[in-house]
Amino acid sequence: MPIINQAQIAGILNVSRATVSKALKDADDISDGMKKRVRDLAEKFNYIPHYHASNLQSKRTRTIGIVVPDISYSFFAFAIDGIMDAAQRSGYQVILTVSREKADIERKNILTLLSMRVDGLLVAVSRETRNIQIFRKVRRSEIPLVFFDRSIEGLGFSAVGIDDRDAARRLIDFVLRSGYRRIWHIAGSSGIDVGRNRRAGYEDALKKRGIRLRKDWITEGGFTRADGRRGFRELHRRGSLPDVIFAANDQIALGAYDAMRELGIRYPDRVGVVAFSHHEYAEIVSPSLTIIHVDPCLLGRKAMELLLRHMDHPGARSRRLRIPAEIQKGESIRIPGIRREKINRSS
Amino acid sequence: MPIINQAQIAGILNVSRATVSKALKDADDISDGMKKRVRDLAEKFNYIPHYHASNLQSKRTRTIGIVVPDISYSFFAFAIDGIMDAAQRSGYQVILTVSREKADIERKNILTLLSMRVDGLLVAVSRETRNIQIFRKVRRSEIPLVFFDRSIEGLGFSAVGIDDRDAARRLIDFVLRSGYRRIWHIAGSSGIDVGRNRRAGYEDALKKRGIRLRKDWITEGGFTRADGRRGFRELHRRGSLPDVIFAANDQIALGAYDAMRELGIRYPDRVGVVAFSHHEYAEIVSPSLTIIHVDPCLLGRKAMELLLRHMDHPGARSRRLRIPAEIQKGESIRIPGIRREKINRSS
DNA sequence: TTGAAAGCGTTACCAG
DNA sequence: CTGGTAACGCTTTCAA
Repeated sequence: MPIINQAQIAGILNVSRATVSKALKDADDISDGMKKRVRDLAEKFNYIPHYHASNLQSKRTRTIGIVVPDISYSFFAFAIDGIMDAAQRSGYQVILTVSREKADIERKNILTLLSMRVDGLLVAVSRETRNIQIFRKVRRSEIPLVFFDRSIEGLGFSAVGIDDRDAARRLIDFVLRSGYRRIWHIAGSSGIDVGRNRRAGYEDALKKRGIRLRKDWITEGGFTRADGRRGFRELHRRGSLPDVIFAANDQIALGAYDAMRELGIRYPDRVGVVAFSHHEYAEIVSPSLTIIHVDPCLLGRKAMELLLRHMDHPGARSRRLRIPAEIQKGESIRIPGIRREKINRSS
Repeated sequence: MPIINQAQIAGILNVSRATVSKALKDADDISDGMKKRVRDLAEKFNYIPHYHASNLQSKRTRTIGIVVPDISYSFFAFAIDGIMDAAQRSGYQVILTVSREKADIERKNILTLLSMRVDGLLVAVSRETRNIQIFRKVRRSEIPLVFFDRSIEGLGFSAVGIDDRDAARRLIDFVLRSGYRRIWHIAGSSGIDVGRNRRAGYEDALKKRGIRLRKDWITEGGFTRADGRRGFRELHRRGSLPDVIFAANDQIALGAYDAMRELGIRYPDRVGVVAFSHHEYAEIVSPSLTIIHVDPCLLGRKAMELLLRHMDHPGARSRRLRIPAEIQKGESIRIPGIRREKINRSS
């Protein structure tokens, strides 16, 4: 038999549905005897409360919705892990949706989540997203939304992201302090904020040290391993080798290594590589790699914590959240990258 | 203002709630004029239908629940990706829960999902799970459940898993056919089915070729990189080097490489390594590694497809699902591993 | 073409 | 202590 409901229990015991409801939730105006009879029967007939029926009254669903471009990007897998962690601790269930980088799927996902009346929304927007109508709709619905990693400015929603520019600046500054001057940058696309910011950080650092920016030290492309290989070969055609390569991410770094192997260039002895990464394998592949480690898990946790604040989650204020108390809706948090201190150039 | 409901729209237009409901879903017994009036107002006031209120009637939620031990195991991240893919195509939303390998969290998660009246459940059980009461409860609730990757036998639920034993047998058979005879096995724990099955496959292959099983060629431990290192060192203490090492997974293989580096043993020239893996990085780290590639994404897709069948999802039968038609509840699917054909021992 | 009423499973309020 | 009734947001059936 399918799942029994309170009315059926009430029928068997010849009491009212109200009594059963109260007995099941241990109200103090129900006799112990009645409570026991109700509970025994509930147990016996495998009663399972109906989550959404209750929520119909309370106007809260204790669920939050997530929209990510793709879960097989390990970055988002880790971020979701962090979100789940914080959500579980606060008693929220998570509804996960994936946009596959398509703006229209993203739109539909958000709409579904709104219609499910999630208590809050955590969104990393797709690369394709241009139309922001759906976000206006969210705004009007008054369901809190926090962007994580990939955000849209100017809509009045908070965002939690990595401070790429600052991290890149610090990384390059470190390289300069270590005595290296010729630093190539294999950038990602500057059409994407991550690429733009990391490049800006690189330029900040050089400027600060009074080193002239050389366009022929920088190449743009995509963020894949193949792009890294292409990038290195292109820079290499232009002239002599650098001291260090700054790769915009770990995939690009791998590609640079590929190119160096092909060209017979010894690394890290001859050329050092530094890169952004969130994944341990970058260091496994090349123990010689210096990385800015960004922690997607932390990012997810922070995003969820900020969302809890926006949802007026009881306890979100009382707990010792490490989110500055003054963060209001529409303001954002930037998480710093963590530099691993080493450059293994033997020369 | 919060989200408006149908009653409010009805109030404004001075019509009944029924009319609004029907107009919104384009019923054919409503005049075009009325439909337009209702829709315009709905649009204007940002009406968003209430998912759960509708579902209250239909007895279907168009949601499925997932329970995984951990999402930061990339294996499960990929599997979830496969599930999401199939779910999205069939119009299901996904509620994701994580047990962190704890039996009691797993129990609570399943209970929550039941109470949410998910239409189906996809579960990879935690390592800790002993008590199967909760699964009896699922059984009684008549909500379909399919185990994926990690399953519990004898409960009458279907399971979708990797055919580890067969894959290991084929891998080792391939190694033997390639002319290598001394094959060490750094096994995981035989307390875990994955470990047991891979070891059994190894033994199957040796037996089939009439090669005597030597206990001192096998060592058990855990599944981590450290375990791999320990395992190699232990086997190494016992005698001369093997031709090839069979590692139960890629982490163990990495550990074996660590040990060899430390001991000054040249690989892959001197010792080849073969391993199970689902992750590309294994081959990145060691282009010399021969792996049995298991595809978690495919596993997830298959699991979802089988669940759809069990849920009598309209279309689950008509579509060309590649699940054998005769799979019934309680029966299982084993997905074969894919062998990458190469062993790069230069000797 | 529209509406009244009952129902989905539960809770809240007030009476008895 | 228990029960009747309305309400949550929506759909469906049947009458008008």
